[in-house]
Amino acid sequence: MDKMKIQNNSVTLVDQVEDKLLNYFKEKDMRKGDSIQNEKELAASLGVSRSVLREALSRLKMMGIIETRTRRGMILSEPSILGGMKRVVDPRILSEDSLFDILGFRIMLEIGICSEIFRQITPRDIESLEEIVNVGIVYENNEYAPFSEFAFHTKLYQITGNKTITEFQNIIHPVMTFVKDKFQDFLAPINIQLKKEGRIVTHQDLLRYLKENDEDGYRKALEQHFEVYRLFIRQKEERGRPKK
Amino acid sequence: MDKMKIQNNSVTLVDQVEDKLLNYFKEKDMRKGDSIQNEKELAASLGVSRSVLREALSRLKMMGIIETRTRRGMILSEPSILGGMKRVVDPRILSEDSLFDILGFRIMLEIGICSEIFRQITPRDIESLEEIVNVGIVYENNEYAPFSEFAFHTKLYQITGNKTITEFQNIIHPVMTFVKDKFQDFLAPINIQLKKEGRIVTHQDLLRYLKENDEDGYRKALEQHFEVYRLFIRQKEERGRPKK
DNA sequence: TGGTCATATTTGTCTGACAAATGTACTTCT
DNA sequence: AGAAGTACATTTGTCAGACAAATATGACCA
Repeated sequence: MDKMKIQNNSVTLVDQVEDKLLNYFKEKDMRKGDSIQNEKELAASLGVSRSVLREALSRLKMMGIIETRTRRGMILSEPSILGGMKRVVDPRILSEDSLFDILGFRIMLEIGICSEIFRQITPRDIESLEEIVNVGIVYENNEYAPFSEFAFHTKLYQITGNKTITEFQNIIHPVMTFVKDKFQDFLAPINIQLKKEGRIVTHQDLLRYLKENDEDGYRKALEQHFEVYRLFIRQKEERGRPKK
Repeated sequence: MDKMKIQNNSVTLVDQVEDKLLNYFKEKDMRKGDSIQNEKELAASLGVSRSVLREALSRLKMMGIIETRTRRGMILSEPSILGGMKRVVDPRILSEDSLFDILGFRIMLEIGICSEIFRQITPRDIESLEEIVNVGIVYENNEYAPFSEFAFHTKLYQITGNKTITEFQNIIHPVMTFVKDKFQDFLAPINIQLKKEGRIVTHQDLLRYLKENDEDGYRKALEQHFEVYRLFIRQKEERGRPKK
C-alpha cells in the first residue's frame, strides 16, 4: 500500500497539511463544535501559504469534518461516515465491475440484517410495511415502481436502528435504480424464467414472514427475492472473465 | 436535505466548480485514463480563478477521481468507492454512536455474506483458513491476537470475491481494534459470562462448520461469535439513552 | 437602556509570480 | 545517420498580496 503511494505521485504539501490538520484535531482531542484558529494563524503555524492550507481545508470541508462561515470562523463538525462515498457512488463515474460489487454488497448486507430486524421489529413497523406494500405499485415480473421499492427496503434498514446502515442504503439506492434501468433487457428474461419456475418472492411474501415471525423463512425468501440479481451478476462475471 | 444546505452555508464557488467538473466528465462520457485540460484552460473555460479551480481539483484528487503528475497533466482515474470513507473512519474523529453503528454494520454484513461464502468457497480457501487458525494466537476468553483476528475475517470477506466488501472490511478494521481496546473493561466480563454459559464460538468452531458445509450451523455460530459485541452495544444503548 | 452605524476581522476569490518536474526539440558526438 | 546529451517550454505545485463580502464588535447617539 505504501508502495502505491510512492508510485502514484509524491506526497504533495497539501496532502501533508491535510494529514497534519487531522492529527492536530485528534491530538487536541477536539470535539464537534470546537472552533478552529483562523486561516492566517493556521497557515503561519503550519509554515505553509494560505492557498495550500485552503486546499487542505477545502478537502476537510467536503468531507464534512469542518464547517466554515464568513467571519465566524471554522468549527469542527462530525463527518458523515459515508459522506465521501456519496460523491463517488455515481453510476456514471464507476465502472461496471464496481457497480456489480455494490449490488452484491447491498444484497449481502440486506440478508445480514435479517436477524437484527427480527430482534428490533415492532408492531408499528409491521403496520408501516403493510401500508407501503398496499400502496405500492407492482409491475409484472417482480418489478416494483421505484418509489415502492425504495420505501419498502429503506424501512427494513431503518428497523435495525443503525443510522449508518440506513444512510448506506440511501446512498447506494441510485445505483440499484441505474442497474435495473440499464440492464433491463438482461433482467427481464431472468425474472420471466423465475416466474415460470414459481420462484418469485414479492414484498407481500416477505411481509408475511415478518408477521409470522419466521426468521429462517424470511431469510430464504429474501435470498430468493434477490435471486434475479445474483443470477445476473453471475452471468456478467462469466461473460466478462470467460476463463479463470 | 436541501434545507440543511441552505442553512449550513451558501454554496461556494468551489462547490459549484466541483459539481461542474463532475458533470463535465460525465457528459463527455470520459473514461479512466482520459486526459483533462490543463488548469489554465479549465479555469478560463469555467470562468473562475486558478485557485478556486485548484481547490475543487484538490477535492477530486483526494477522492481519487483524478490523478495529476507534474507536466504530464491530469487524467481521470477510477475512484475507490470507499476511499472517502477511509479518511473519516477514524476512531478519534467519530463519535461513540457512530463507532457502534459501524460495529453493528460490520457484524450484520459478515453475517450477510454467509450464503455467498458457502457458494464460493474452495478447498484452497479452507486450507488458507486452516493455516490462519493454526498459526493464530488465541488469548483467553475468545480474544485473538489482532493479526490473527484480522487475517481470519479478511479471508472470509475475500472468499466472496467482492472487492468492495473486502475493502470495506479493511477500512473498518481499525475501528474494531479501537473499540476492543478502548472498551476492554466492558467486553471482558461479557466474554467471561459467555464462557461460563459455554456460548463461546472460536475461529476453530467456525472453520469446522465451513468444512462440514453446514451453512445454517455456521450462521448461528457466527452470530454467537459476535454475541459479545451485540450485548455490549445493547448495554451502551441502554446507558446512553436511559428512557425512550 | 436600546438602537444604529462605523470598524475590524475573517472567509472567499482573484491575480501574478516563481519553483520543480518533465516532455520536446535541438545540438553534438561517434 | 543514429544516439546521447542539453536547452527550452509547458504544466503542476507553492507562495505572496490584494480586494470583496459578510458579520461580530464596539462606539455613539437618542
